[in-house]
Amino acid sequence: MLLKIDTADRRSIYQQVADGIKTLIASGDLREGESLPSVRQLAGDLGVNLNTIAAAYRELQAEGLIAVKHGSGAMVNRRSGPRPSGDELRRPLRTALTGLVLAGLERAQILGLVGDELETLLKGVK
Amino acid sequence: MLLKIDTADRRSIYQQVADGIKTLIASGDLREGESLPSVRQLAGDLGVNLNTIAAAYRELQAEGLIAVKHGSGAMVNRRSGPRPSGDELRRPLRTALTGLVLAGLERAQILGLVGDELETLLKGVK
Amino acid sequence: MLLKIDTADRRSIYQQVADGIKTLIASGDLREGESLPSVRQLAGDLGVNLNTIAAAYRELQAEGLIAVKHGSGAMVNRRSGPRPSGDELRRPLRTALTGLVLAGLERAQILGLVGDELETLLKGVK
Amino acid sequence: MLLKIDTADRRSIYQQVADGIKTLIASGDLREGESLPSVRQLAGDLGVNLNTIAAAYRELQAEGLIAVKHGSGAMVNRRSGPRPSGDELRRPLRTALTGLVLAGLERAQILGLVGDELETLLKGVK
DNA sequence: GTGGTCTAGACCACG
DNA sequence: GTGGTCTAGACCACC
Repeated sequence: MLLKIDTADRRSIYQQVADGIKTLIASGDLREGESLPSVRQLAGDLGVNLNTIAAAYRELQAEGLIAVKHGSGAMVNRRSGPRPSGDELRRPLRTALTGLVLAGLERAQILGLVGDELETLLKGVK
Repeated sequence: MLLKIDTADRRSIYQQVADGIKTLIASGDLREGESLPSVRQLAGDLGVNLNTIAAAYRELQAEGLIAVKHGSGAMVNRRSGPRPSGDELRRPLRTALTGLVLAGLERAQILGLVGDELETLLKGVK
Repeated sequence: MLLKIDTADRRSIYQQVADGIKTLIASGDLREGESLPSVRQLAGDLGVNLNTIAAAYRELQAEGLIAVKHGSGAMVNRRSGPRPSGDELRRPLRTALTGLVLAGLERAQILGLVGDELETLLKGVK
Repeated sequence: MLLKIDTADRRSIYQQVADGIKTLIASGDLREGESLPSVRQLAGDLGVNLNTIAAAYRELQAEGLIAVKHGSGAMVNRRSGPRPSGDELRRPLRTALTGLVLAGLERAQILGLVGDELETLLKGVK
């Protein structure tokens, strides 16, 4: 698992973990049916408490991205779950773009950054 | 001020206010030197606690986007302030794009959305 | 709050609390817009840990039955949220009825019990 | 055995098996004296672990619904066993009905559902 | 005041 | 082995 905790990140630890795994799923680094590390192992690897990882897995499960089975671990489960609304999708994008504009980036630079990140995410897609 | 509090929004109220003002500044709806409403007035308009607005202004000030003067209110102050690092800029973008990919949007749809939001933000720029 | 923890109940504590509150909402004992006790107070009243109550509130929030606002408490929010599927509704009913049949109750007794519980739940409805 | 494991079912696997067998007994599909499949065979049929089926049989035995004899399998044994208390019978019913009410079903619809399920269970009874 | 997160560590339930 | 629950207590974020 290529995850790292960044203490400078304002997000909570469990949220960083959940977001990181979402990105791995979106990019295809974690494929449907693939197993996630056990709560205990990931907690050990990242140096955080077991409950913190459990909270991250719980969020992913609630969003339908993974299936957690008592006694047998968690598996990627790309599928339905409640679909976020249009607003919920647009809001983070607007916030991210606002940050880029305020940082002084030009339109072209922003589009470059977006393309860059998007390629990374979609690299697994032909 | 064209701000609204959305109780369905998962962000905290102060964060909604701060983000909303950032977007207004980025889009040019609030120009450099322009005055912001007083904490009291904005709190009254939005029906929220004084401290909540004060917290939003504090964040904007810490980011160098507004200048708060005792007794004379706050003014937009685009420029200066600590520049966010590359990571801090990329992170929200990556998270937003991850959400769009997981929602099942195609590359073209995502680029469309980005262009859309970006035009709105940069509408004031020639 | 008319909740009690039953140590003989096989459900987890947080589940008993969540289910209990659901019943109070269904029966109208807790009305839309009404405030729930604070996590700390309910934890104290029931003699359990704060985190246990927080877990119950988190479940209710995920089901859209309450709105939890950081800093200002939780409110009943009868509304949408993801609707359970037909199976998810029928299963508990089938399990409950199976238990009644195996306990030796006759059809009439079972229907009496059902009517009884249903009246209690719908007592607030004209 | 007409049992199926549903991975979407939030109950544990052993509980699905135990509940399923209880329903078969209540409905008369499994009659007193009839033999249950061996732990090995049922585990193989359902594609689950031996221990999982063993746990289900253990629960049924504890409730006096089956008699397990060393080496000769398990037999349905309707009757005897500790009678569940009134609370233990009412609780699942109340929880099930609460779910139906919160799902927005009307009294008549609920009674229809109950009647429906009850007929299925009691179909073998004259 | 409110809820949210995190830790440490225990014990239970499931497969 | 796996995940789930619970406790005790700390500290932070929000209103």
